[in-house]
Amino acid sequence: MQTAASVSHKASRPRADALRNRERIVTAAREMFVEFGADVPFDEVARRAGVGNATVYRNFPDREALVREVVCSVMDRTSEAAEQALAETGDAFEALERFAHTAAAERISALCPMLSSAFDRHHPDLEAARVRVDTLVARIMDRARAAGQLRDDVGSGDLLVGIAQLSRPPAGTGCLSADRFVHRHLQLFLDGMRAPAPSSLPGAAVTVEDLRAS
Amino acid sequence: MQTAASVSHKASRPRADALRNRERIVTAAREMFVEFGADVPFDEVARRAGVGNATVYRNFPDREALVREVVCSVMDRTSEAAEQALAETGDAFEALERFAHTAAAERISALCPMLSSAFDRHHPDLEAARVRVDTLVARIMDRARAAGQLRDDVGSGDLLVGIAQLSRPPAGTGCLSADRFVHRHLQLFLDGMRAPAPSSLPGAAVTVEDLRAS
DNA sequence: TCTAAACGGGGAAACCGTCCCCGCTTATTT
DNA sequence: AAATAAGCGGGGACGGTTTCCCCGTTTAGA
Repeated sequence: MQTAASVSHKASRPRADALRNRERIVTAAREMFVEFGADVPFDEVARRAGVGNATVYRNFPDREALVREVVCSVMDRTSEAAEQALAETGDAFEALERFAHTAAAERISALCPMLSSAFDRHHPDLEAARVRVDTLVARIMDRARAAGQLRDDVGSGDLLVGIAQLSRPPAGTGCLSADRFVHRHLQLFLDGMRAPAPSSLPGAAVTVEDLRAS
Repeated sequence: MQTAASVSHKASRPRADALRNRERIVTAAREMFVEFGADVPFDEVARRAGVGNATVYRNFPDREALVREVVCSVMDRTSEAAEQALAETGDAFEALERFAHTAAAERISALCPMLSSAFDRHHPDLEAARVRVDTLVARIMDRARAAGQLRDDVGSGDLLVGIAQLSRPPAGTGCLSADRFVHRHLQLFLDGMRAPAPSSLPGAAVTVEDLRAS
């Protein structure tokens, strides 16, 4: 980090405040997608982000672009949480639990729109992020399974969908009060994943790949 | 059932097809509330129900009336499922499981709007239905608990919210394909409720009563 | 200090949900 | 089977909301 000239080419670099604003918009959109669904008015997103509405329209040509950026951002955060969990050297199942609770708090449910029909699930950015998440989560689960702590018949998709569904706010407006319940129910779900399995599950283990099938 | 005059007073009885239509509207609305939330256009509900939009407006003066009827209807169905489960004389936990899977299939998540802020949670009809569900579900759970099969730290609210959240379609349009996953994940959740508890849950057991608190 | 990129608020235009009106259908009665 | 009135359904106007552009002003970067 030099005093100046730390960045090579300045021609294509956007202004610093522009980047900051873009980030604030994505954050606001992520929160609002989770609470109100993927069709919140742009003006509302702008208001929560503390910017003018024009700034939103300037950064994102259409709704899909914003949604995609939000989904990618959430997947990246999830991947980071997964990497952190993998770095933990202690109990394998405990690492899995830590990851799950962190992902729930990170509002992973914002990536539900990914399953929506009116959404290009094959965009390169998404594919890359998806593979990354899937791989990391599968690694965490494999480790717990190898330790004999995780049942055999569950896949990364089962875990991620469970987290997403259980961490969604019920439906009404800003019902964040449920956050107190979320971790209870997620913990129950995780306990159900422990080995030995007391029941057999219908269907086969689900991967993230399976989720994007129609 | 006599040939005629089987009903005492004919003055206030609506026509048979009117009743049938009303029922079809409630059914359609239930499905659509689950899929798209409680603010689907009335015209869409009418279309799915196979009736004209005027019929919807004639039967339900405002949206709240329709929502209330749907919620009550779902709670009644849930109560029926609970009574049926209680009648089963076999394994107590198996009865609990049967109830849960039935409730999920009955689209119990349609009663999410009950938690919405813009909804009169203190309407007499709702109170009655709520108490009935809560009592029956608690009875099922108590029985399983008495048999040493259900952990101590879960309440009827935990079960109902878990079912509701896990059985909700992710978000997109008519994503009923997820139904194949629902019962997997619900089963995992149920397995997590088995005794002995492998973990301790944050917070306290939740009743249905707790849910209507802001 | 200078310049151009970025910002923000206001407002027009398009879209969508609500709800009424009226000619037609059909369940029910005698 | 005919009479009768309750119920039905589609079209369309109204009102509210969202989208998106325009342009005067601000501010980062050199």
